[in-house]
Amino acid sequence: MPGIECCNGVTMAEADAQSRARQLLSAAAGRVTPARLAVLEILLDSATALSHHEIEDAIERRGLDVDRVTLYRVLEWLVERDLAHRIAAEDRVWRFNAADRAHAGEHAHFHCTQCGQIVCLDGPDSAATFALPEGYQPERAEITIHGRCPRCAG
Amino acid sequence: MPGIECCNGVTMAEADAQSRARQLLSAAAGRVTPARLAVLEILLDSATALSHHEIEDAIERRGLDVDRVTLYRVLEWLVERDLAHRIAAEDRVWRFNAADRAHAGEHAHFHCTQCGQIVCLDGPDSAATFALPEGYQPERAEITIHGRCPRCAG
DNA sequence: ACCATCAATGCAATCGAGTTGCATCTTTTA
DNA sequence: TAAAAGATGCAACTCGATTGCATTGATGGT
Repeated sequence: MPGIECCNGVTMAEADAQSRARQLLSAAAGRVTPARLAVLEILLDSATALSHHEIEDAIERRGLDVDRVTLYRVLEWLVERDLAHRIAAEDRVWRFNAADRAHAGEHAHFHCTQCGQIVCLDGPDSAATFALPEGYQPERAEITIHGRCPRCAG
Repeated sequence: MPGIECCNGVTMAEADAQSRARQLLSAAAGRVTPARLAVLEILLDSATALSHHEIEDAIERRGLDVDRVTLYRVLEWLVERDLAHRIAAEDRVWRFNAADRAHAGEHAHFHCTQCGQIVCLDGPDSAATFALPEGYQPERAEITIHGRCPRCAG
């Protein structure tokens, strides 16, 4: 998608995950470290939400070595600055994706019951109306569709 | 929430739950044990989904002593037999309620962001249509509304 | 370009939810 | 009422995640 402008006045065409990650990091008023760069790049590159282990593996594959704890802290830091998005799945494992995939505000997730993959979906076409009992004040809805992903369904 | 007091310091609601629990258990082709009775009664009595710890506390309050592991196994057993319903919350702690509160099939949950309580809601009035990408095969939707419960909102 | 500062990292220890193996005890049924 | 199937308690363990603390390294000021 050449020429389309993205967040900081740079076009997608000239911004691969690497430079984009660096850019996002320096814009976030934090230090640009190898661990943060690697993690953010990996998240930007992935179409699916990644678990801690999956990110760890991806880091290793890049020949880097980042401590388990550092990874937790990097992810925490990215989430705090809205550069990443954290999803709680039923297996009680956090999963993360780059914030740009987590379409701002309301959006749903798809969870493949076979391979376990989780992807962000565009928001619901229309807000479903829920029968909220008297006095309950809704703030946000969290929606997960469980089913089979294209690869597992095929 | 405590009801009108009955014979031996037990409230009407509790007495109800007691006989109901015993009934459900014997109908479920399993042994009727003190632990199972207590847990099912507690779930039947509660308007909100209870965590393992909350159930443990409730058991203690009844003067019973049930092992941590036994409680896990009782809950697992109840869920297998559809006598209880298990909910995964964002704090990565399972919560349980009696199955009769978990209206069969599709239904949503309300999570109070202040006190942490989780309650079952009636299902969405109509299935919202989601923009599922090509090839994704939905099976069931899981919906949680986050907000404030009547007590915390007031 | 250098250096001092303070945030970021690595390491070890710890937490907490949940699970497993096994010996013992209890409900059931015959 | 006794045997058998099943439930329980205990101890040890798994695993994701967190904390404390000493060390390292990115960055802004000179």
